[in-house]
Amino acid sequence: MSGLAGTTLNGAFGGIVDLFLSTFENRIDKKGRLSVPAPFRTVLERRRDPLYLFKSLTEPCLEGCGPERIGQIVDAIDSMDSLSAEVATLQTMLSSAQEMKLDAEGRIMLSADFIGFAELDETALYAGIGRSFQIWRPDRYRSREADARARAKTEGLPSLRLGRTTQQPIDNGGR
Amino acid sequence: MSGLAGTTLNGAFGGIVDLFLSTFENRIDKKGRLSVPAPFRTVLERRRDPLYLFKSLTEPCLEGCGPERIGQIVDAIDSMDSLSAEVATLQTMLSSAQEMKLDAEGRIMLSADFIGFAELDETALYAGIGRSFQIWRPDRYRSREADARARAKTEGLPSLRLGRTTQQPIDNGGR
DNA sequence: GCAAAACCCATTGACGTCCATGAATTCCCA
DNA sequence: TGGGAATTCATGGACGTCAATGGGTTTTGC
Repeated sequence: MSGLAGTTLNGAFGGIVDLFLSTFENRIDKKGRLSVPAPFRTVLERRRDPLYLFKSLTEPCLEGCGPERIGQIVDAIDSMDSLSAEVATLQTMLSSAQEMKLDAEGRIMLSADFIGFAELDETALYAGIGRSFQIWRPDRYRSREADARARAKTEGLPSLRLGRTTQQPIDNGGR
Repeated sequence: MSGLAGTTLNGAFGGIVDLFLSTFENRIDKKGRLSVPAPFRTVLERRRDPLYLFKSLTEPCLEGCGPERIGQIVDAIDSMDSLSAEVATLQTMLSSAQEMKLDAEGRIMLSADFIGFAELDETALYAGIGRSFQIWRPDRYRSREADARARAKTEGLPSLRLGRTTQQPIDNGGR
């Protein structure tokens, strides 16, 4: 496996690998431990990546990703005017980022800061969104999802460009 | 820029090494001693770097880094017009810089000057921001963080060039 | 000789590690 | 095709280790 991530989505056997997909709901025990869904773990293990969590800048949820995204933020900061407000914003992301150590059972320990920020309680919902995933309070996530679908009906879909060579907007009116 | 110059972010085993991340809140005891967070210590020890602290130019906090960042500042000054006001400003960073000695337990002793500048009291908050970190009075830091989040909501996220150079991924978190 | 700093040691509480349980799924074979 | 065995996975608890903290003692500098 070439260590460079993101070059191809398809593994040697045609299946999609390296992507975080689907949703999972797991319990948080009294000590703040939370199992990482097994499919997500295999993605990380296959890439030999540690897991990073940080507080979303725009939504009340946690974001999970591998090292490459963290590195991109660091590099972006270094290339910007270090006095700008944008840099301060990016620094906020880094300051909230933690490398999560999985225990032998594949669990992470959520800090009180993380739990408070996402207002997590008994259970947490993992939402895989491709190259990263999010952790939500379940009811919050569901209402967000409903909002997004409602918005899609009223305001129409955002343009989604699939494939690389031809750009072909999805015809959403046909549904 | 992705990893062109100098150091790479990825170690031999795929994990990010050499980065200061996350936040830690530690107490300052009566003698003025303050523990450096263990993860930060390991970064410095792995590089066999001494720790430097200096007063931030723009904010009421202390900046911590290794020697290479100090060297960058020196180089930047050398390349500028030595009579400019900017140079004088940058020089104040250097003149405030101190090499900090850690005791056997990994603590530093903050000078009265440092404590006064950051208006530190009982506790200090370390904020890792990649290649360096900051030391804040905790409440100050929190209000600044809240500001950054509010800005991100209203003005949107800084444009991050995520993914590899050629591809244009559908961004997850930065919605 | 005094104050401040460096050094040494004790405590404690958090967290990482290890082990046990139970439920659900998959696999295998009759 | 159905039933049972084996495996995987989520969850819970016990325990050991280490980091953070505090206090005491010795050394250094003035």
